[in-house]
Amino acid sequence: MARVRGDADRLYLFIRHVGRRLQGVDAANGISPARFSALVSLYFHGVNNMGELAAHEHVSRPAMTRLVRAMEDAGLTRRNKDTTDGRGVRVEITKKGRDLVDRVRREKIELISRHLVDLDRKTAQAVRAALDALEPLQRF
Amino acid sequence: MARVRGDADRLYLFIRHVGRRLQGVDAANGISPARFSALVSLYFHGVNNMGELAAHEHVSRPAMTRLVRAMEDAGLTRRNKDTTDGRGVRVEITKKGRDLVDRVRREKIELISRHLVDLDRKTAQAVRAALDALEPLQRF
DNA sequence: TATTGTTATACTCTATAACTATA
DNA sequence: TATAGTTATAGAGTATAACAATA
Repeated sequence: MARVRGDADRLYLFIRHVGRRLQGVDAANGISPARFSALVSLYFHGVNNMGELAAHEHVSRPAMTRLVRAMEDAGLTRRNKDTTDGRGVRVEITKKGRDLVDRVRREKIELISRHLVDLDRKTAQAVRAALDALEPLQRF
Repeated sequence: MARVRGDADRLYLFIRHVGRRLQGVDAANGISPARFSALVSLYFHGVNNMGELAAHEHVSRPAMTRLVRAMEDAGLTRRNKDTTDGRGVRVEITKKGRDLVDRVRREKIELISRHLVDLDRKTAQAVRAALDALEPLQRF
C-alpha cells in the first residue's frame, strides 16, 4: 500500500507539472485555457447548447455566457437560435475556431510526442498499458 | 509515428481530465490552486524568498506578493526579514499551512490510489515503468 | 411555476508600469 | 544604477443573486 501511495504521489506531481506546461501552449496561441477547453467541447464533443456547455465544462451558466461572448468577439464561434426552444441558444464553432483548436492541439501533441518517440518498444508498451489501466481515473 | 501521436493525444486528454478533477480537492478544502501550489513550494522545495517563489511558480512578483498576503491572512504563512539583505523577504510556512498541505495532498493521493490499488501486479509495473519513462516531460 | 440565458455585483488571479527602499 | 518588493491599475475568469423571456 505504501508503494501504491508513492505511485499515486508521482502521478499527481506528473499531472501537475505537465499540465502547467501544456497551458503555456494555449497562452502562446493567444487563447486562455478556459476558452480553449470550451472550444474543444464544441469541436469534438458535439455540445453546443449554452447550458449543456456550462455543465460539460463544470462552470456556471453566467461564466459560460461570458466565455462564449469573448469567443464570439474573437470570431471563434457563432450563435444561433434554438428552433425547438425559444429560450435556448446554439453555439457553433467557426472555421477559424477549428483551425485554432487544430493548431494548439497539434502543438501540445508534438510537445508530448517528442518524448514518446524516443522510447524503446517495451517502454512504449508500458505507457500504453498504463493509459489503458488509468482510463477510469478520467471519468468524473 | 501515427501511433506515437495517438498515445500523446491520449496522455494529453488524461492529464487535462485528471488535473481538473484534482483541482476540485483544493476547492473542497477552501484553498485556490494557485495558493496551494505556492504552499507546496514553501513546504517541500525549500523556496522561501519572495522573488524565488514567484520564479518557481512561474508567476510575476506582484502576483506572488498578493498570494503571500492572502496566505498570511489565512494563517498559512509567516513573513520574516532577510537578515542578509534588507530588501529581501523570507516567507515561512506555519504549522497550519503544513497541516493543510498534508490534508489536501493526502486526499489527492487517496483519490488516485483508489484506482491504482486494484491493478494487478503486471499492470502496476507498467504504470511505474511509464512514470519512469515520462519523467523528463516534467522538466521545464 | 420551472427553465434558459443574461445582467449585476463581487472576489480571485494575473500582468505591466510606477514607486520605495536597499544594495 | 540595479535589484527586491510593493502599490496602482486593468483585464480575465469565476460564482451567486436577481432578472427577462419562454416553456
